[in-house]
Formats: sequence, C-alpha cells, structure tokens
Amino acid sequence: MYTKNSLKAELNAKGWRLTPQRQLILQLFQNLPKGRHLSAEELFELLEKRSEGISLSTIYRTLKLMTRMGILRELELAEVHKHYELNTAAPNHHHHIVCTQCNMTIEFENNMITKQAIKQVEKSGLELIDCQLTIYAICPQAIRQGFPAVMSNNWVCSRAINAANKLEKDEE
Amino acid sequence: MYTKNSLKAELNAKGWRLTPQRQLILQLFQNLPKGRHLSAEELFELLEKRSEGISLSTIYRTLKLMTRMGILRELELAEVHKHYELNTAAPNHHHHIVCTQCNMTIEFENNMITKQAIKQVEKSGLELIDCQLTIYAICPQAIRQGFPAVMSNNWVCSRAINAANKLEKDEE
DNA sequence: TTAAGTGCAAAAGTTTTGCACCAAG
DNA sequence: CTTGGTGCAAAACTTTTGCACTTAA
Repeated sequence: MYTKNSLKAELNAKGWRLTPQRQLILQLFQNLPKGRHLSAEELFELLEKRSEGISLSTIYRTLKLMTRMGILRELELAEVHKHYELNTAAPNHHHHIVCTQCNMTIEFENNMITKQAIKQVEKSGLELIDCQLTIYAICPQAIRQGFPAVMSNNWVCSRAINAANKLEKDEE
Repeated sequence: MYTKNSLKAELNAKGWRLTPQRQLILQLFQNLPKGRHLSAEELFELLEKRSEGISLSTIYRTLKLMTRMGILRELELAEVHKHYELNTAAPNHHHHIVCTQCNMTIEFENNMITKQAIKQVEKSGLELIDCQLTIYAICPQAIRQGFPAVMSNNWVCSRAINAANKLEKDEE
C-alpha cells in the first residue's frame, strides 16, 4: 500500500517526480475491488467519467513506468489489450484461468506455483518482479457449442456476457 | 507432430480445409529449433525470404485458427507482439522467464507447476488448452545499470544483444 | 459445384512521439 | 531555474475486414 509520501520517495529515488496524475492513477488502482484489472483505455474512461481527465498518452506512459517499477503488474489475458492491476508481494500473487472462447476469467492463488517460480528465478540469477501463470482453457458453455468449430470469430458464450454485466455493475 | 494427413483430418473434422498456406506455416513451426518462437511479422518475413510469400492477413488468420485449435500456443512475453510456437502435450509445457528491461528470455520446464495448473483447471471444470507461467524479472546486467532508473526507454542490455545475435544465426 | 480461403487494399485500433507549455524539486 | 512531465495532435504500428477471385472438397 503506497501513501503519497512513499510513492514520492520511490519516484524521487530514481530521479522521477510525483505528479497529481501519477498519484491519482495509483490511488485508483488501490481502490479497485480485488481481482479487478483495467486496460489503458478503461482507465482513461473511468477518469473521464469522474471528470479528472488524464490524457491517454500520460496514462500509457504511467502504466509503463509503474510496471517497470514493479508497482503494477501487466496481465496478458486472452482479451485484446494489456490489463493492469496492483502488484503485491510474491506469495500473494494470483494467477488466471481464461476461456479462450469467451474471455471469461477465473482468478486463483496457489502458493506452490509461486514458490516454484521463485525457485526458478533464483536458480537463473535474475531478480523477480512478477510471475503469472495463465491457463488457457475452454469453458463448458463453449464446449457445448462444439469448439473449436461452429462458432464464428465473434462468438461469445453466455457466461462471458454475465461476467461483462457483473463488471458493469461493479463500476456504478 | 502433424503430418499432412493428420492436419487435414483435424481441419476437415471441423469443416475447415487444408491449404498450402496452412500446411506451410505448420511445417515451418515444426522445423523451428526448440525454444524458438515467432511473431506474425517474423513469420511473414521468414516466408518472404524463402520466396514462399503468404499474405500477412492469412498469417494472422492462420495463427489465430491454429491457436484456437490448440496446435499453436500464443506466448505473451515482454516483447511487443504475441509470439507463437508449437503446442505440445501438457506435461512437456515449458515456461518462460523474461527480463522486463531487455526482453532476454529463458525457457524452463517444471512439472510441478504444470501439474498444479492441471489441478486448478480441473477444479474449475474447464478444459485445458495451454498453460504458461511467465516470470518477469530483471537480469543482472540491468540491475547493474541501476534499474529502474537510468536507462532510457530503449535501453537494451548487452545480454539481449547476444541473445539477438544468436537468434539471427539460428535462422541462417 | 459451392463454401471456404486467399490476397489486396483499406479501415480500425492501439501505442508511441515530437513539441510547446507547465510544474516539481 | 532546470529538468522532467503533460497534453495535444500526428505518426507509427499492429491487427482486422470487405471484396473479388481461387480452390479444396
């Protein structure tokens, strides 16, 4: 959990500055419901709604910076865009199962995986920033529709629609 | 390992067709050195060099199709583009460590991780297609340069350059 | 024969950049 | 003050699509 001051300290240590935009973006991530992640575009729209507009380019620049600093983690899910969420200490890392057909995402924690990741990275002599197990799978709905044929490129299983609706609600 | 016939069978079973382009692309992936993966653009250039040009759109379409069929796996490494490689049976899946600064990639196998992934996905009732643990880390070179400050956006550590040179050679 | 696949060119997106201005340290 | 950050608009890329033409089955 960052305070204004600890964020400032960490930035300044590297010759970077604390700006209202950076503060706002981090704060927003810290208030996000657990398990929720945002793309650059979503973040942009969220801020616009609150009329605390930040330009898209600043958002892109900030997301990249914070990812490099290890403050955010960049998720590469089946969806088109990169998504971001707060990075937490290694043993609390969570991982994702994604339906390749409908993008439905399930989050889970599994310490054994995280531990193995730490072991692997130590063995290689690098320094861990983040680790993510992404499992690509097909959900039962999609199987029932006869994956991988039948459905068109835009086919969306109903679970996905439910998940999308749920997210919409969370935002209100 | 697909033969022309087994590929054809699998395609036809879903109402799709075997085309010279699809055959060529799959063949190319099957001949790739172990651990090598390609982006759409790289694949395009590789084919162009051999004057067996396939249009970029066909390449994109084919990569997507084969990923959905489970023939290829889509890797989301730190690099900009998606990369693709042959998908193998689950217990042989390998995972990646990527330096977020220089994109240097280390491949490793770890059955415990794969087993946990299988367990997780079974628990959730979906059907596994692929699982990838991606570890984001910083390599010693990058640390020495004072990560995460100092280096510009384009900074590339020498290890990356070595790795790149090595790849070039593999291609000849 | 006919439905699917290809290539091309155009469109749609996403992400990055140059530059003038502003502001944190 | 001076260096880094922001916003804007333009540029650069990546990926998708419409369409006419080919071709696998």
